[in-house]
Amino acid sequence: MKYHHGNLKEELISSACKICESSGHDNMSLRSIAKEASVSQTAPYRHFKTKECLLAEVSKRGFEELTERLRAVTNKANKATAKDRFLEMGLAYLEFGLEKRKTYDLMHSSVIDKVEFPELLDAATGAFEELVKILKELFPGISEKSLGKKCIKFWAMMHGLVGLLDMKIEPEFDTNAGLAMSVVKDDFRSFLDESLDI
Amino acid sequence: MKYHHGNLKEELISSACKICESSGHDNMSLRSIAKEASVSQTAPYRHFKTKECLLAEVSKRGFEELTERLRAVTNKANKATAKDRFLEMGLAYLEFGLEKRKTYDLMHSSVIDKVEFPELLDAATGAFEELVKILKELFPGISEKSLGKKCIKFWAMMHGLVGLLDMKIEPEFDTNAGLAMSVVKDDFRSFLDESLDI
DNA sequence: TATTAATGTTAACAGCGTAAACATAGTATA
DNA sequence: TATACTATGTTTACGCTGTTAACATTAATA
Repeated sequence: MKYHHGNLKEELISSACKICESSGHDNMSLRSIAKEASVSQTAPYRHFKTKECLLAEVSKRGFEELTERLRAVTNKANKATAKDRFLEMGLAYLEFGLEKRKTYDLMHSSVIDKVEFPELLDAATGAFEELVKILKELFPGISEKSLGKKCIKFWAMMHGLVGLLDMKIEPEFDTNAGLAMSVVKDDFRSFLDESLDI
Repeated sequence: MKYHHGNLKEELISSACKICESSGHDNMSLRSIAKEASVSQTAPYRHFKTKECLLAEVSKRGFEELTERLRAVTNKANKATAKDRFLEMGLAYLEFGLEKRKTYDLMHSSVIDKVEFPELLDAATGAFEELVKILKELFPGISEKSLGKKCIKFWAMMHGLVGLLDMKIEPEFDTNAGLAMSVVKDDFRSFLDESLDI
């Protein structure tokens, strides 16, 4: 049992990621993270100025993973049409959001001040740019302005969907023809497809 | 100075609403709420079982205000076309989200378990139904299924927009023709208008 | 090898949510 | 009206939290 850990910073981050996804960032204490890494309660302070700094790192990892997932879709250029890849990207985003729900929450929560952590905005922008790429391909010759609008719309729709699918807000429809959210869930591909003309 | 307050529950809620909007729900302690209401630190426990219950009430008030704002638009039936009212509703939603940013955060945050507070879902659904109403008007004879999809799309877009406008995620465009977000902000009406065909 | 910097621990602080015990005021019942 | 009861307030206390300060150990440097 050596006194110095050797790779504590990295282990703290991965412990934090683990606890965040299992318990949610609300129920994640610095002490529990330290315990998970088998280290004293104040050891994290040698590597992170505050708890927020550690959380910011967790959030950043989240954005990086999201970017990777989207990039994996973008890079399949020779294997699928642009439209197919676009649909897959939507699916990938939704999957990430629902699969890593609690991390996704942290990524978009207000506990981390985005002004204080500009690297978070960079990481988020990385993911955004994958969408830009594919929409550019899908609408060749599109103006920058139109492209911008399309990006925002899709991104917002995805982001909103993750939240709404989780909240389960359902309008009261007259018939029981099917609840709106389940429609989206069951046939997300055609849902997205129909939205292409935005 | 009388021992019994008389209307403490209501005052606690409004104090909480005030503090929430000024400091954010992250920095809102039960003790600070009690202090704001000039009452002992544990007095809230005579009216709310836990802090979460009080927060749920704040969140509910938020949804109610949002619903009111949207309903105000819906009810202008004789004064504007359905399309105009639709555009106004989008604007009203966005305005609420950005104006009461921190309350909006609480309303969509994970600190309040929506399963434990079904009245929150009811309140949220109330707002949702204003959108349903207006889209039904805008697309007479539309099938329930299509209506459901349209609702989800617009709601998600609005919700996503609030988050993104606040986060200021910006894609890197080739030219400086204008950043996507500012485009949306500056000309939200036409932005929404173009989205009508979703 | 001696000094210093990096990285760990222990102890202590105030603030937090919450529960228990107690105090007071208003209401119902005899 | 006197008495019991209930609702609503306070005080005190507990364990958990983020954070700081003081100290211990190891690694790096001169």
